[in-house]
Amino acid sequence: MARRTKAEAEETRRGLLDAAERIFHAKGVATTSLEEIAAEAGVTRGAVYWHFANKADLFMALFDDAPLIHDDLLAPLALSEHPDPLALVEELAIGALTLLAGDARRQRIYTILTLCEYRDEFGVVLQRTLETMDRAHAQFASAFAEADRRGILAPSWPHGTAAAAFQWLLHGLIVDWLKFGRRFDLVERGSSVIRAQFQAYRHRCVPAGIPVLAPA
Amino acid sequence: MARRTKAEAEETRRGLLDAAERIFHAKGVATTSLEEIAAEAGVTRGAVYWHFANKADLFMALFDDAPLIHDDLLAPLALSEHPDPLALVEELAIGALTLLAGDARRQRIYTILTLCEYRDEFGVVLQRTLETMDRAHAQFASAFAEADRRGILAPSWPHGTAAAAFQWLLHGLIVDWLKFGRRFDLVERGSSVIRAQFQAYRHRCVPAGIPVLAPA
DNA sequence: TCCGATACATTCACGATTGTATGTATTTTT
DNA sequence: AAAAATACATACAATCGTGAATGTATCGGA
Repeated sequence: MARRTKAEAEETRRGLLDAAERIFHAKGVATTSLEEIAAEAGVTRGAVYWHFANKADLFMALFDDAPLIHDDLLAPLALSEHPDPLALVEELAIGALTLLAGDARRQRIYTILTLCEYRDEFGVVLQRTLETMDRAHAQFASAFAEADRRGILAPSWPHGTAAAAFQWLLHGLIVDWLKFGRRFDLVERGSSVIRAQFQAYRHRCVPAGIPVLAPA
Repeated sequence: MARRTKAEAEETRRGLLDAAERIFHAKGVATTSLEEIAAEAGVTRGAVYWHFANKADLFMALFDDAPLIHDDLLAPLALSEHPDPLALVEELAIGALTLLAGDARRQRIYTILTLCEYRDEFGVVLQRTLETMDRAHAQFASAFAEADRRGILAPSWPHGTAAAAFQWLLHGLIVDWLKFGRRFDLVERGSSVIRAQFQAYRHRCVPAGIPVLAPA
């Protein structure tokens, strides 16, 4: 083989990233060799070492332009000025689940991200994940704080606590779904739990059988 | 070296398991060689291959008698006949967090279990994890169902939904804590979120500012 | 059109691990 | 007390993956 066009070179680079994504997801990052990735992409290891320094570099390049779940959630949240922040976050969360459920690439990326062993050079990705999570938490906490100011959030939920509960719930749900082979309907089960959770966040909850406003 | 007593042999076996636990936790399962484990235990690879068939066998033996979080939670739940199942689960969850926070071995085991790549021969552990999670869910769901029958659970929480939310919340919390280097106080933050969550599960929640029983 | 840079393929040298085979000093058994 | 099994250590062969070095056909620019 010989030199290709810049466009063709970019194709093989993309092909390598796609191949890595599929194989990393199928059999784990640690056990995959660059030879396998090259073969899956229809090239040799020479191409891999041309485009990437090594496996860690290829691994990190995977996430440079990959769609992350928290970004799906946070981008609309940041700019929006909704009258009911709780309803907004609720809808955004369900939207993110729907998006994830229908996008195999997002599923693979997020599975690799949450299920691989972050050590040594790979630790950079862990660091970036942590920063994303922290940004997400700040955003959520601010939304819940705004809901609190507007009297929508139940008094039993400090906004930081509510945000943490929401984030852990969402993450636990997604990890469960991805890790154990998507054995339940993500959108259906996820939605029902999220709906119930946000109903619990609101403070217009009424004890059953007892009239709120007894006749004077 | 030569043959040791049965008791001494059992000691070296334990030593190998302990060494593997520490090194797996420190630098990941995939990147650790049997040589490193043997060295950490003060023996050679010969001892490793005498006691275990290979790395996968050693890996699985790690979890055969290891303390799992769900077992900490479930064992007391199964036999107990508490008048308030919600309070019981709440206390057990906080107790499990406290136990985990004070037990480095549990932390290592659970970190390895949740952060390693389950592939090939290691998949058996994933399968067993899944079964444990399912058993846990059944137990929780039954406790929430009992709470529902006794009128303790809020009507907005179907017991299956409540159980799922609790489990995902708890798992998300623990994974966050372990994965990102225990950067917050597990018991303190975890307790406050769990307390708030269980307060939301109960249906004796009252809208603020409105008297429940207005004077007739 | 010619030349240097590019985009790979091919080859090679090396270390790291693995599994096994063998050696051997004890321990246990008989 | 001799024999057999045990609990390792040591030595060895074979594989696998990496990284770098080298080859080379083509592309883009002067």
